[in-house]
Amino acid sequence: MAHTKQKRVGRPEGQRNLADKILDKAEILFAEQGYSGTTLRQVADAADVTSAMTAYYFKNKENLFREVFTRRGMEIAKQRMERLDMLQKDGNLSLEKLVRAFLQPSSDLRQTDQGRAFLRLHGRLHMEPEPLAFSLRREVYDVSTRAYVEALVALLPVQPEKLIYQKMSLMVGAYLYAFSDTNRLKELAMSEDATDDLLETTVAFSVGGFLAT
Amino acid sequence: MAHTKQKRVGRPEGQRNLADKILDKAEILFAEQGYSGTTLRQVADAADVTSAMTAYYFKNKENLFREVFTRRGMEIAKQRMERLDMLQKDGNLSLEKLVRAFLQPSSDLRQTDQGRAFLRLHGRLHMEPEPLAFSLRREVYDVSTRAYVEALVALLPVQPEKLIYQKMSLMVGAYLYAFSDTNRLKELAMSEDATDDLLETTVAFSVGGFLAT
DNA sequence: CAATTAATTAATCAAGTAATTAATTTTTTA
DNA sequence: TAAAAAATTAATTACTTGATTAATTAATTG
Repeated sequence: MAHTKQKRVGRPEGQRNLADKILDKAEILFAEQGYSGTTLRQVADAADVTSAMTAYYFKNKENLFREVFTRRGMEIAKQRMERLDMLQKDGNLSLEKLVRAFLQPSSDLRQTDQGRAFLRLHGRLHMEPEPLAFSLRREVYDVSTRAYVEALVALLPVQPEKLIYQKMSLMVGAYLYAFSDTNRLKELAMSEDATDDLLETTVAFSVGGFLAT
Repeated sequence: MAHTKQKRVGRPEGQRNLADKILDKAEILFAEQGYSGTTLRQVADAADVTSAMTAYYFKNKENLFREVFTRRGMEIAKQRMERLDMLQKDGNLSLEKLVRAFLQPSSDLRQTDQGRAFLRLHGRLHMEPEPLAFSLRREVYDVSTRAYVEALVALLPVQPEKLIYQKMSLMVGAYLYAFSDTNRLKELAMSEDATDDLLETTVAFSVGGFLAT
């Protein structure tokens, strides 16, 4: 971690990719400690730069958080839309396929440390300062979530839209909690290798939930 | 809020109940802003005392948080156990009754502002500093959660215990998210009066989830 | 009623914290 | 190649933060 590479004042030779490095480290720290609990100094130290660099690239702390979240969040939203579009083109839409399409992009992130950090960050987002978390989630997820709700309503015409929304909310809460690594049920009872079927369990649980009346 | 009541140095006449007042205000502030995002000064100001009072009654910030959480958390855990015991005595155990018994105490809290604050606080607990959140949840909820898992395993003998644990985790995530007031799906689509059947929806969703294979 | 204990405010401290600025060096542009 | 722009560190600023202490007043105890 302490690279102890000769540090000189001024623009260094060659080129680096400090912005991404700062984003990566910030993602991990925000995930572990939350927004308020993380200091720009910690981020700078982790990225092995001075704290002025965070300001140079990201202006201020709030903006850094936004960019950390949108970077990966936008990607998830995009993948969700692509999967939904494909399902709808193919015409063989089913509840299970729909639920799986929604959850798969998030589940995929569990394969890397950096991805798991984002999941934790996302799972914890609704505890961040209200205006920040609020506008971020709206900005990043609103369109795709609405699209899925519409598809669900079409697939389950017996249930009123309001109910579908509630269940959608329950599904989101369920997967965020379960994918976030920090829930204690997991470390209490799940062995390491058993985490692979978590997506399957979550899909089954959600499908069962949507079908229930 | 600004009571502007004559403040004098020294012990005041009569008696007050500042400890509870501090706990109440801290509960709301921790719920809104999280642990790191809340300062002891904010708590003291909200409770209309000096910040030294928080130290006098609660020693330090971490301990204040612990007492805020355990105060209500222990009550929920107790009620869950009582409801489970009653169901088991009566002998007419069903999956739906079990799920409802688990969720009812939390759902009841949604009737008051103070209770909703706790739900938010609890929903956000798994983002608080790891050692703190960890030991707190263990201390408060472990016993009752294990009891419910055992009951569920007995009721659904086809499903391995590991699976039941995963589903329990999904249910907890779902209800915490949905009961926490801050998820955006709700404010997007749910009218005020519609929130009353949230418990029913959550019970149905969870039961469907547990039954699904 | 005198001494002790409980409850409170005001003042303060040391350690962070986010953000800014000036100086410095390399790279790009004209 | 000279001037402008980009990328960086070191130093600093103004402000918070959690915690502690001393002084003060009321209540309790012996």
